[in-house]
Amino acid sequence: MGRAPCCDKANVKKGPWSPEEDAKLKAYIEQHGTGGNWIALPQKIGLKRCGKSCRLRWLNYLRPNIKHGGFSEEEDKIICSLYISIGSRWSIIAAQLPGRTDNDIKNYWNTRLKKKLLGKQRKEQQSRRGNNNTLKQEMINRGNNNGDSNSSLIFPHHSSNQISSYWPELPAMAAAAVAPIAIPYSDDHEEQRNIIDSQASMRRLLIKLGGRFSDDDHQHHVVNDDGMSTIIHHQTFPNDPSILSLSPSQQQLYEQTATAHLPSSSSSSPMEALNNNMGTTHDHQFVNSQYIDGANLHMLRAGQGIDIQQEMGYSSSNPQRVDGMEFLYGEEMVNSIRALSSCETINGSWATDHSIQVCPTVASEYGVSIQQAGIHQQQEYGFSELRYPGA
DNA sequence: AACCCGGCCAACCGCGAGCAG
DNA sequence: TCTGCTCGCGGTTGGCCGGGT
Repeated sequence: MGRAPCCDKANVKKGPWSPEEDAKLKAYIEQHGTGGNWIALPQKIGLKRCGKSCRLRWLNYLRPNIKHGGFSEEEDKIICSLYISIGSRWSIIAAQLPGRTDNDIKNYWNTRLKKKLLGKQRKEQQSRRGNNNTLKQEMINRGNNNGDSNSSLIFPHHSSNQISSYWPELPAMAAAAVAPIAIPYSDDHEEQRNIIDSQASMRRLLIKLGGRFSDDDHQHHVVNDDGMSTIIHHQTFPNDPSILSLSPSQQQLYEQTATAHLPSSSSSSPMEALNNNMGTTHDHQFVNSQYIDGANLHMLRAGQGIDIQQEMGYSSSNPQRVDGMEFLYGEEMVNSIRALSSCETINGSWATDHSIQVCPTVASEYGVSIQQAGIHQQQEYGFSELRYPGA
């Protein structure tokens, strides 16, 4: 059984408001206020309108200091930034933009901003694909022509000033929120994790907008508080923490921050808070499906490393991982790496001076966990401190 | 001039949360 | 604790308008 209607639908007028209706409503509210009861209001002033309709008309159109249209660049930035952080919570976004209504922002987003972003994203992706082909050919040529095969495997370091062209030309503030900052490997793990989190945020945004990535259907691993690994299949990277299989404490944190008011600087979004929480616990709780290293956690999905490498300005990429110093080929190149670097690989994994990388697919094939493989490698390569749970 | 199509936006609808009795 | 009511929110609809054919 459905809910009782809020008003007598047969006797209420629908459709556009006339100037006379507007004047009546405005005059009454300016003089008496809403009286705390929108449903009763239309009867009081002799309007044949539903109370909800009156409320909407007042809030979205008649209320003083309402701005319509003409969104500034700065407002674009704020909308983008907040949408990335909290999604389609228009009322919260509107609260950060004086004079704007949630309805206005929602319409603006759906009709213009979204298309603006998606159009640029697709364009950039096409251009990136073109570049990839060139780079692949370059790699093949180097491998064939260069006597020093080592140089064909270890690629040049990217410039620390290089910003990827993959990202849409977002306004400055949104770009600051989502675009990668290309920096070399840093001992500041917090910084590096934030960069990758930002990239994931942008990815989620573009998926929300209807974009797809080649790895959208891959699975996602999370190791929970109890140390049990969870494999989650999903098409899009969810904002919902329950889908991410977070621990109860993490879910609680998420709920708290998700319902809290955002400060005007919006520096603390639910996802950011969640990521910060991960940052304090990642050594013990989380391992992701793509790669882990000896000191840091990267919440990536299968294949995402390629995007990140390109976004970070690498001249080429591999399917497995990236770090700030060098990048390594994927599974099909493991044997070559082994031979060239004289380092043994374990279950498709290998080590650099800075970190351990593990290929989860191969680890799985050999029947060991990512953690086990990582621990094994750290031991083998003489790491002074073992960084994984159970070590 | 007529028609079609897509963009835009005001308004509607249904649902969940919160509150009072 | 339950019920009924209002409010507020986000998704959707439908009409208007301008540009293209």
